[in-house]
Amino acid sequence: MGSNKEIANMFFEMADVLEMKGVDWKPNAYRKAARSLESLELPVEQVYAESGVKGLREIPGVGEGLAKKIEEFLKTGMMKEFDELINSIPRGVEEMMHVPGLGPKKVMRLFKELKIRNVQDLERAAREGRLSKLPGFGEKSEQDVLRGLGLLKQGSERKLLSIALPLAREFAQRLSRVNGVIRAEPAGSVRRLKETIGDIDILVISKNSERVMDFFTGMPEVQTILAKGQTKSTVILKDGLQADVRVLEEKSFGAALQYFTGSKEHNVALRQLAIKKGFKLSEYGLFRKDKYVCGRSEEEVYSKLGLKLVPPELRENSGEIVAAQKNKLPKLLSFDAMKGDLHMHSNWSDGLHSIEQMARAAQSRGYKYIAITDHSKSERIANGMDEKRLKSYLKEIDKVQEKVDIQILKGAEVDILPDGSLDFADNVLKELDIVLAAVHSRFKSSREEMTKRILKALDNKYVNILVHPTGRLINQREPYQLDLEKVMTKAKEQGIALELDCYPTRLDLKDSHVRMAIERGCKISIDTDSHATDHLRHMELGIAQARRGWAGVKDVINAWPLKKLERFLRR
DNA sequence: GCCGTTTTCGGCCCGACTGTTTTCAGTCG
Repeated sequence: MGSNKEIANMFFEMADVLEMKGVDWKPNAYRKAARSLESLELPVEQVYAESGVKGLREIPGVGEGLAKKIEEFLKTGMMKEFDELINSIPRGVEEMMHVPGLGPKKVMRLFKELKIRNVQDLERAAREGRLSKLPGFGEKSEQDVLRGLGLLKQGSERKLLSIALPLAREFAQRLSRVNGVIRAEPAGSVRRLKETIGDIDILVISKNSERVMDFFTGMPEVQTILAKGQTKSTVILKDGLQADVRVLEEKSFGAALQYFTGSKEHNVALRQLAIKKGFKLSEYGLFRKDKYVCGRSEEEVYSKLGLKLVPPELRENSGEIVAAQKNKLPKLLSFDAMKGDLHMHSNWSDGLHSIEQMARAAQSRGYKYIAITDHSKSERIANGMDEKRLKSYLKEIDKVQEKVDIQILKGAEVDILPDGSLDFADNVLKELDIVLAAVHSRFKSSREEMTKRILKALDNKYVNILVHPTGRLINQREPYQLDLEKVMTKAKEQGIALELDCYPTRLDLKDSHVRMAIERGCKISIDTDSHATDHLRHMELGIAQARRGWAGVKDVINAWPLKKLERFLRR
């Protein structure tokens, strides 16, 4: 299991070591293949089993050499060259590469000239002032290393979009009020609305760049100022997130927005296209023979390259460039498209608010319908309902329905038990308007067991939505092992939707899964899984994720009018 | 090591910032 990730990590490590040895280009090739493997949907074992080395070589960035290494690993569980490389340099030295500010060259010099073999040695040497004696190093580099070690300890984990997005918006807004500032916009992965964010990038047009460079000085959210130049300043925020602010000229703002929005892969492909058409594309604009062509807006840049403007969420070099060339970009779900929310809890199970409070909160968001979906009996810690309490709950929903001006669907989030049966019998399920099925136990089952369990649950004729289908928690829990392809095929057959759960740590399905589902004709339900009225706002995160998965209104059942949704629920 | 409607060989994004420097190497994104 997890060979994709495992092999990717090996290639990443090999790249680090090769780089330390001063080898050119190979590290890039290894990393490209590693990233490619990470984002591969199918297990590499399956690719190899079905199409052999030829199949492996179809993975972008994998050629003859790396395909052989993958094959060797799949066959023997070893990779000779990996072992040789890893053993050629102490493990700790390689880890020093992860200290911010240290790269392959410095690490090798520290190792060779000061015999520093790991981060512990490094910290001691820096404290004892031995680094500054090395030619080319000085007082400042020594302090840099200590600071980098601190940052490393703090954890360089990517932060949730739900944390980074409000911060980025807040900074952009505050910057736009700074004297002389004409425009301030977040770029980077925040603008692409990626599920996790490495750092916040904000681009600014200003008459006075000095004031902008001073923006972070003395700000309570800021922990350290890492750099402050003429046009770029970088800080580390208290929660460990890095933020960059860049000042640009108006005539290159669009090109810069394009450039700094990324993704890296999208940009590389775009630049190659530019070169092919006789241009040069940089963050300063589109140039022909060093003569400025355009760059004020993204539209101009894309248009001159023969492309429709690609929505930031799609910029991952996964087919969007060709689609933009052919004017075949998908019509994405808009942020105001949702007609309802089909997954939320009340104080009948583990929610904070009453059914009426949830309904009114949803109504004030402009929804036409919601489903109240409290937990079934097996969820004891979540105060799941048994059949008897379920009856009172359904009566309570009827009562609330009289008082509010929004359609409430009577639902439940019903456990899929380890054997694939449901936590309520069919004669109980049949009383519900909508049935959500969920796995909440035995996450560590084998791929075969989990797939079988879920497929069986999807055979139940009352199930409408499979919720949080992979069970992952971002930065906390791996998805359970599952043959999603089979699950999607079954869901499509049975007229069951897969959920995109908007809860910030879930965002499950993830973007690539959404795309995989809709390509197979499977419907999606974007729900907040709210446990309090305030959680309803997480819908934005789910819509973002769905857009990243190329979804439109036709794919999303709760973007449909009630009548159409009801037809779908009747199966 | 990968890749090719300009190439099967020769490219592979490139500019900002920092520190220790007197013109640049290393790192980062």
